Amino acid sequence: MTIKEVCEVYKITPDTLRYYERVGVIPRVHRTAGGIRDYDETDLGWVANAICFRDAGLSIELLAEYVRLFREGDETFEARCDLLRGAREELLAARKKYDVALEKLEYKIAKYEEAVRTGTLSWDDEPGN
Amino acid sequence: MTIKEVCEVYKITPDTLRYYERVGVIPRVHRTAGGIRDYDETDLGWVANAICFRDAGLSIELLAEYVRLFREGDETFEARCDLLRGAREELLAARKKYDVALEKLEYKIAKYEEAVRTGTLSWDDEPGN
DNA sequence: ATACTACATGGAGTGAGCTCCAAGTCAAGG
DNA sequence: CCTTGACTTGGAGCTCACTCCATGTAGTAT
Repeated sequence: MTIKEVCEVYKITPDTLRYYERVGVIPRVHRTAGGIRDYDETDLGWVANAICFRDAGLSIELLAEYVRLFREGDETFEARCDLLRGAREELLAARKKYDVALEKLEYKIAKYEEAVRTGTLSWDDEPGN
Repeated sequence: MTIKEVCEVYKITPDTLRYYERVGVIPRVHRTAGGIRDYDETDLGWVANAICFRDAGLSIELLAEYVRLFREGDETFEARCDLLRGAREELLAARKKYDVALEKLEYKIAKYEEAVRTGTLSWDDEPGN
């Protein structure tokens, strides 16, 4: 699979994909004899995971560290597991912040919908909004 | 309340707080006669909201736009409501990505915990991990 | 053989969101 | 009155994660 095809599948630019490889977020991709990237199933798996985890806000550095450990072999099982657990904590903490913000948002939206109907806004409870 | 006190409460730096004010994420804060910031309840409310929404990933620009509309007065109720609804969609979409990533993470962590116990890893299902 | 297109590489440039710094001001203590 | 320390401002600098660019090459069409 060429880089262009992969880009179409995952809605990402070739530059980003090459960048991910360069900084080690995905391992080195297979090449044709002429040196052109030719993504196989395994490469695609790495790409999919990288995009998924980046979308969730995990850092380039964390993902690259995981790949580095992966390449070192089986004696890094625990290290990789620890890293993933850390990542999980990070994501859970971030999601909690989303929930707090969403709750605030819902409250405000309800207020505004009422305000649009009645023509007046009443911030009786929360200051400065 | 001085800028330092506000910073201690919200675990943020004075530079960030002044930056937020400069770019309009919060409206201009009250000052003492000497020009020193003196945060009142309303100012604190804006600060709390700004931090909450920034933590959830809403952009500086979106928050500043809200403040801009707020300052324009009551005829922007609808615009503000629309903006908030857009923000809600953004947050819901982002949270969905978190959930997908968390699910993947849980799966991997389970695999690794098994691997650490048994000494071998079996990626029978997913390629490239 | 020549032209064209899609890829390759290394390195520079960009935008968002802070973060730091120089120079100046003000209020309190000695 | 002078020093000290916490504040002020405008502007430069930094980090992260891309994104763009110049230059070169590989493969295909004419």
